[in-house]
Amino acid sequence: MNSPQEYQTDLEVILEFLEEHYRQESRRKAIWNMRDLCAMSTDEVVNTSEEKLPGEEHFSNVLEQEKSQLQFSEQVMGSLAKANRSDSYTDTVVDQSSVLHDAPDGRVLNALNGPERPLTPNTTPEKCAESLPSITPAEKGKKLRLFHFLFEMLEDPGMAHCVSWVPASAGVFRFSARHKEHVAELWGQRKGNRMPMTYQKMSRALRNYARSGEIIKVKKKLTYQFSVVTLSTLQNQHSIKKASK
DNA sequence: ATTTACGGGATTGGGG
DNA sequence: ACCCCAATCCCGTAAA
Repeated sequence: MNSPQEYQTDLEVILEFLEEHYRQESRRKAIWNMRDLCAMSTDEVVNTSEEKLPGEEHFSNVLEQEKSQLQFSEQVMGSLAKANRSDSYTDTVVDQSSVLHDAPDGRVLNALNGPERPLTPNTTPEKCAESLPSITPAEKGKKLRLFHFLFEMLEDPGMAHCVSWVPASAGVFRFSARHKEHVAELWGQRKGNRMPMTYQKMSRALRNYARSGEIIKVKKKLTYQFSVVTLSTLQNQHSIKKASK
């Protein structure tokens, strides 16, 4: 399945995606900011006063987020390479040991830092794709799973005020205390549930991922973490999907 | 003391 | 019939 050739092309595809992604991020920022402004006028002040835990990560600063996403992408690249090399990379088998673990002090270890690799500084951004990538849910047949949905949300800058990646921690994401319920609602709608989904129930489903190790809970409030394998798979699907558009 | 998040057992239900 | 995954319910605990 993962012959060296395929692996190579996969990587190339991903590289392309990452470059494209970065470009699109810049482009989307405009839209994003607009939405933020809307939210501020109707809802409440977003991204400024929200959950500013003293000394803790400040939630979604636009620039920082963008930076961290790129950083994060690089890390994923590294882990992807590792995962492929060790051939432990399938979309069903989950290796519990590949889950990133928390350090005793509660900070998340960044196990992906090992293969530090700059993101192809040789490639120049010139062939910019024009369409914004809307991630389509379950691709052909496969049932949409909760973590797919969450990943989708996380990749959507417009949702950054509800869920977002935790800067500088690969695969770690965090719900907004204010808007976590909104994510749940969307999830419920997506599934076509009769009863409205709540964060309480969604997080229960999320906790079930601990068994398989697909997502684990980190000790910080409202934050969870994808396993390396899950993340790689998602990123991979994501990029392939985009590349084929 | 109160509220909010977390954890998880148990059960149900849809879908493969 | 069986399993997987998610939804629900619900109760206890931890933490802020």
